Amino acid sequence: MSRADPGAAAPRVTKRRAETRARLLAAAAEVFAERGFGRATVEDVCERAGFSRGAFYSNFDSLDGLFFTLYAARSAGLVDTLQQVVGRTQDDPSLAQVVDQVVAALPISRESHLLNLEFAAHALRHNDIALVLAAHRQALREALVPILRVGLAAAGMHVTAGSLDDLARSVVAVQDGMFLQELLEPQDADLPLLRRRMLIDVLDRG
Amino acid sequence: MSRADPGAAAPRVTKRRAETRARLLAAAAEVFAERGFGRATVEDVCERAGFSRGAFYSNFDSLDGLFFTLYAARSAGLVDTLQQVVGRTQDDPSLAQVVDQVVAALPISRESHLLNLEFAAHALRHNDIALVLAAHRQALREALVPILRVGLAAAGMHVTAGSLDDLARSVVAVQDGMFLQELLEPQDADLPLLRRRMLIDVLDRG
DNA sequence: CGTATCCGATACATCAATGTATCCAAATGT
DNA sequence: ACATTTGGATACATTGATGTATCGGATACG
Repeated sequence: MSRADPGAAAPRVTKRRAETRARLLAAAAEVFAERGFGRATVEDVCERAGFSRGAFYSNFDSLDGLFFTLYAARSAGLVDTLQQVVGRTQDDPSLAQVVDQVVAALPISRESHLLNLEFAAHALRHNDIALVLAAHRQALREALVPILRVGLAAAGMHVTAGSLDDLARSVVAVQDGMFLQELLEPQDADLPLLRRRMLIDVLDRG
Repeated sequence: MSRADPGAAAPRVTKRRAETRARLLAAAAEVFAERGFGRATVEDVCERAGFSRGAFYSNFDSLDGLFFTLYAARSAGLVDTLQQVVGRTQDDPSLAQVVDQVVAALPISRESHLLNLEFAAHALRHNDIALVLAAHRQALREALVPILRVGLAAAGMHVTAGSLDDLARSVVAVQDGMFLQELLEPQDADLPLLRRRMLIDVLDRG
């Protein structure tokens, strides 16, 4: 965990390098969402980022590696966001308030959901990546648990530790399932409300 | 709806042709699931089916067209299956029995879910296809409604027509969301049970 | 049978994407 | 300010996939 022997393999990350990495990552998110990971090319990403392929191969070794890095970053950011929510939670919220806070905090955009779909599909056909994705999702559930605990305690409910994880699983499932429907039928304004109702029901039942 | 003027543009579908079409479709399902639609090539499909590319281009005009056809067929088959379930439903089932029957009837395999992911992602970036997918999903919900009606009536519950569609939406959302988790964590044997519990809860609440 | 038609195979030309090897510019430190 | 190192651009060779045009064998039909 320590940075022993600083002269050995210290990557010497310069500022310039970090910025082009960031721009490449941002461009990749857009391109993957637009074209799908499978159809995205190295040049698509470079063009979008305003670099040449040389820059890419200097920073990453494959599109797969880039995708992996990108998703890890997004996933960590999501967990961070959730952990900040639990701090902002007021003392005695209702279930509905907890749900609304969580939903409001999550920056679930069309792009992010597309990336999720792509990465899930990718993971489902590469076992090693499936393990990583499962770990990400577990971290997300663990970030969710304290929030749920607050909400349920306020509602006077007691749940065991085990069922809290199940509850987090249910919440994630509803989010995933309903958000897909919302993306497919963006004209149906009632779907977000249905999602909210389902979330509240799930917690209430838990 | 009629086949007027049989001599005009009758495609003259021969038996041989129909069989190679079928084999190509079956091969495509496997390949799309394994490699992802974006990475699948015409030759992948042909090789798997035991044909050359000539056969493909004689039967379809693009991979997109093939995918479209494939998904339409699968979707129709699913609706059929559901409609047969409602016939087999016993007179006075419990909610749990209805849920189990529906779940047992649906042939949700790893492959089918991968195809669903792929097609959903595809639809999300092609508006015209999104419309078609939305229509398929609506048909599926409409096939689900009579089954739900039976189950809820048996449990002495009354629901309005509007909320029945919402209920079908919820069921589909739970299926989608939970099944993804099951695929990602196949070692967790409790997930199917959680899914079942969620489905029953959703109906019970409805 | 023989003939016409249909269907799939083969060969080919084209295009797109990859990864690497080399070169030039910009940053860093003394 | 100069030398060194680092980062990205350019050019190139290679590979893979596409779609088409043509050919040969099978199948239906008289």
